[in-house]
Amino acid sequence: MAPRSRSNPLALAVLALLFERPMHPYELAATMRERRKEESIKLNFGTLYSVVQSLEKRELVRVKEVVREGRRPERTIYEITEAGKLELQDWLSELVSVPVREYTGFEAGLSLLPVLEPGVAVRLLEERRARLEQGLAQAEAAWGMAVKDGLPRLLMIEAEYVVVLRRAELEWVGGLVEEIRGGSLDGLEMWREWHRRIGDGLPMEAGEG
Amino acid sequence: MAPRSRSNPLALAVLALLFERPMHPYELAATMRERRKEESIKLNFGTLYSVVQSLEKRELVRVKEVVREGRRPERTIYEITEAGKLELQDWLSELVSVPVREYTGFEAGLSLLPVLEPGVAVRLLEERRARLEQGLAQAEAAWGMAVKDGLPRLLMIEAEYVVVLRRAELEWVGGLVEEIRGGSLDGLEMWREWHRRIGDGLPMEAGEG
DNA sequence: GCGACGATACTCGAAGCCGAGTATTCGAGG
DNA sequence: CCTCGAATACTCGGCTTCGAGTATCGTCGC
Repeated sequence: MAPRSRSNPLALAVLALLFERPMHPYELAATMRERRKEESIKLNFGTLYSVVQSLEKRELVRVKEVVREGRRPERTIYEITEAGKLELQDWLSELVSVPVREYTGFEAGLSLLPVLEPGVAVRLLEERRARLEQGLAQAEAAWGMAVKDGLPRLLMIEAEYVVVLRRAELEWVGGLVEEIRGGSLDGLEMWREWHRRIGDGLPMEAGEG
Repeated sequence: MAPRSRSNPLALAVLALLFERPMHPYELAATMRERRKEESIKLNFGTLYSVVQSLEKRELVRVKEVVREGRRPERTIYEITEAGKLELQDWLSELVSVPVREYTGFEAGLSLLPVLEPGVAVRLLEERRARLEQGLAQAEAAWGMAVKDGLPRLLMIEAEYVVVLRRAELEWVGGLVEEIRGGSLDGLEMWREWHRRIGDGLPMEAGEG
């Protein structure tokens, strides 16, 4: 199998758009922006061109024509191939049906939380809580606007998903803060003890087992 | 600022481990495995070595000594610098306190969901629901085992977070399936109509606005 | 009629990341 | 004693991604 061939969802978005009609790369980017797809699929111009090239090499898209208006740069218009249509359906099906563990920055942070002093950690978690609340309020306002504009829910379903996850995170972070503050988190005393030792200039010892 | 310097949390894990004591790269990887950090921070050997090198170039770590036992390959032992300790605290603080929008595969899939036929989409979402349920059961079993083994919650906090998010996702996906099945999802009729047209060989038209 | 500005349409070098490969040692089993 | 697999410790080529740069065209005010 081609290496990392399904690693970048931007390629999937390209296939999906070319499934509608042939376009040139810049138009792909512009269309993604219009439809707010850049909010759920990372878009970077430099990457877009190499992604399209790689799709071409794999014969999932092909050049339809190269046109030039006036003395502007050439526009290379691509179209999807039959193999591309199959890949589109197959890849999209996989993304929807198979949950994969993805790595987030916050999860990484949590897994190293003991490195921070407990007091510092609580303060930072509270900051996060506040920012999440703020972000949710904004997201909900934007969502309300879109509904009023008559945008059907089907076309904003990904935004809804993100909001649901964010809300779950907000509640969990709130609970965690309470538990540390209240002293009921299992392992808290050990945590404080490590940092007392670090404060005394002693080396930190591994805390597993 | 150094380019992309805070893009890979693996570098943060390296700093955190070297904060405890000096190690050589292979040992860093082995320790991450032992402590189950590879579940929350992506670990790849090839990447590890270049990440350590990049930290060295930025003077956040430095070579402590190069030793060789018997005729094995040399082991280069690194230690953290003062600048490295500062970077560790600062970066970790940022990860904990600032929520950032990260892109997941499922979100990308959802945002392109209309490309699939409604019937197919429901089937795939149900598959996901089932897999999420299964994964959650496994995760909870593993969690129970760890608790019995006396591992304090503080050291599994990241796993708890993941489980909470997964459960929220499970419920939401379940609800979405119901809504499509029950026909109450706003935009469903339009969705069916598009696919009727595609079936008739007509070009798909943009569905925004 | 000219100068600033944003949109159009890509290009390119540097850096990052992946994953398979290399070479050695150790211990267990037959 | 010999082999086989797991563990040790890294190396390397090639693809991917980033982000800033280039160059032209339309247009709007002044």
